[in-house]
Amino acid sequence: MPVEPRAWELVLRHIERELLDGSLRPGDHLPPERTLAADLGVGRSSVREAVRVLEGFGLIRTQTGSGPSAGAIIVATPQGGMSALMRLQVAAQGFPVADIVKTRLLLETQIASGLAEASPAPSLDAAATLLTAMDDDGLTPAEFLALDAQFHVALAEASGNQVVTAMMAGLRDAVESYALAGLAAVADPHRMLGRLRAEHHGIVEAIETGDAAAARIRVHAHIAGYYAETHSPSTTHSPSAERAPELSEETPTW
Amino acid sequence: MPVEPRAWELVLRHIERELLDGSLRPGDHLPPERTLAADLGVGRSSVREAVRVLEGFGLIRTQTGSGPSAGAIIVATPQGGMSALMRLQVAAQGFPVADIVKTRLLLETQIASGLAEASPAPSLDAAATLLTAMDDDGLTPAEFLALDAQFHVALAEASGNQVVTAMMAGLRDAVESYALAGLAAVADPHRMLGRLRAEHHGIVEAIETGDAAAARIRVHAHIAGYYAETHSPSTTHSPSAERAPELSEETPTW
DNA sequence: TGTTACCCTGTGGTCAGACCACAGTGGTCC
DNA sequence: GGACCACTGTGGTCTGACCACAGGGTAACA
Repeated sequence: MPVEPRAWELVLRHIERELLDGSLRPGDHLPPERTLAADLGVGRSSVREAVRVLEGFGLIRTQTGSGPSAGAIIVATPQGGMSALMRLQVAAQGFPVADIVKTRLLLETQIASGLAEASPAPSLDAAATLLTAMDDDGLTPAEFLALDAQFHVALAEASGNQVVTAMMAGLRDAVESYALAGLAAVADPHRMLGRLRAEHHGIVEAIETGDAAAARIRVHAHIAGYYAETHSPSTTHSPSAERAPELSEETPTW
Repeated sequence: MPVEPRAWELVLRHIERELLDGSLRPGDHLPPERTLAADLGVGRSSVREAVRVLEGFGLIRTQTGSGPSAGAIIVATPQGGMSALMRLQVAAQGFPVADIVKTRLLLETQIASGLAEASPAPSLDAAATLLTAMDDDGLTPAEFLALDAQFHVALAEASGNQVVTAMMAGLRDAVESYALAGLAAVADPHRMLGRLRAEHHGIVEAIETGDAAAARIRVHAHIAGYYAETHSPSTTHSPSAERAPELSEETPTW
C-alpha cells in the first residue's frame, strides 16, 4: 500500500482544508507561490502544479503584476472548469456524445417544466434577449450556435441552481464542435436555423404560459430532433465508431 | 486585448487536438514529458502543469518507473475528476450544498423511474451487493456512508449513462463530509442507519417491480428526508450562513 | 503646490539543470 | 537454467535564475 503523498497533492489538500475551515473565502488571495512553498516545505514548482489544477477547475484566477488584483484569487466560477472537463472527456472518449445528449434531455426537460411550474415565475429576460440576438440573419453558424448555447444555459440559470447551470454549460460546450459539424452537414442549414429559432420561441412561450407538459415535450423535441438530424457517421469527426441511438419520447431520456 | 497563450495552455490544447483527431486514444501513452517539452518548444515544467490539469480531470494516470505501465496513460475516468471538481467547488462556496441536493433529487428521481421502466430490466446486482454489505451492523458511520455513496452511484451506473454516473459520483462525493457531520448530529444515529437501509431496499424493490412512480417518490423521500433531518446550521461546518430550503415533493426538485 | 515621470518591488510565468525513486529490461554470473 | 544485478528511461521534485507585468511610492519638474 504505497502512501505516496505527492507534493502537489499535499498543497492541494492544504488549500482545500483552508477553504473548508473558512481561512480562505471567495475573493481572497492565495498566498504568493513562494510563500506557500516555503510554508509547506515544498518546491515552488509543486505549488504551481496544485495552483494549475485549481485554475483548471475554475476555482481561482491568476494574474501577473502587482496590486490588489494581482496574484491568485479565489473566484469559484464552476462553469469554465466543468466545460473544460466535459470537453476533454468527450475528446478522450470518456463521455460518449450520445450520453451527453441523453443527459441534456434529462436535465433540460426537468428545467423547462420546473420553470413553467415555478411561482413566482422566474425572469426569462436573459433568454429573451438571446432569442432576439439570434433573429439576426447575418449570423454565421458558429455565432448562432454560440448564442444557442448561451440560451440553453440561460434557461438553466433562471432556475437559480448553480450546479445545474454549471452542468448545462459543460454539457453544451462539450458538444459544441459536434453541433457545428452537424449543422454544416445538413442539406439546408438556413432552414435548420429557422426551425431552431421557432423551437426556441415555442419553448419560452410554453414556460411563460405555465404549460409544463408542453415545455417538456418541446425541449425534448428540440434537442433530440437536432441530434437525430445532424448525427450520422459521416458528420462526426470522432475516431470511434458511434451508434446513433433512438431518442424517442417513449424511451427513458437517459 | 491581451493574447496570452500561456505555455501550459499551449500544451493542453495540443493534447486536446491530438485526442480529437485520434492521434491519442484511451490506453495510449502520452509522450515523455521531456520529449513533449522539446517538441513544443516549452519547458518541462510547463508540460508538467498541463499534465497535472489532465490528471486532475481524471483524463490520465501517471506512474513512475519504466515499462509498459509507466508514464502518463490516457484513462478517461471522469468520476474522480468530477468528484474533485465538485468537492472543491463546494468547499470554495461556488456550489451551495442545497443546490447539490436539489440536483441529486433531479437526477436520481429520473434515474430511478427510468430504471423501473426500462426493458429489458437492467441488472441491479451491484446495488444489491452493496445493500447486503450495508446490512452489517459493525460498520462505522463513515463506512456505511461510503457504501451508501457507492449504492447511489451503482444505480446511476445501471442506467448505462456514463455522464450521469460521473455526475452522480461527483455530487455524492461533494457532500460526503456534510453527510457524515449530519449523521453525527442526529439524536439516534443507529436508528437513522436502519431507516436508510429500509429506504434503500424499498427503492430497489420499486425498481425491480417496475413501479416507476413509487421509485421516484421513494428516492425523493430518501434524499430529501435525510437532508432535512441532518441539515441545520449547527451541523454544518461551512463558514457561510446557509438556509435550509424546503424540499417538498410539490416544489420543483431543482 | 500640483503634476508628471520614473524606478522599485512583488507578483506570476517560464526555463534550465540537477538529482531522486522507481520499475522494467537485459545481460551476467553462478 | 536460474538468480542476481547494473542499466536505462520514466515521472517527481527542488533550486536558481530570469522575464513581463502592474501598482505604488518617490523624485523631478512646472
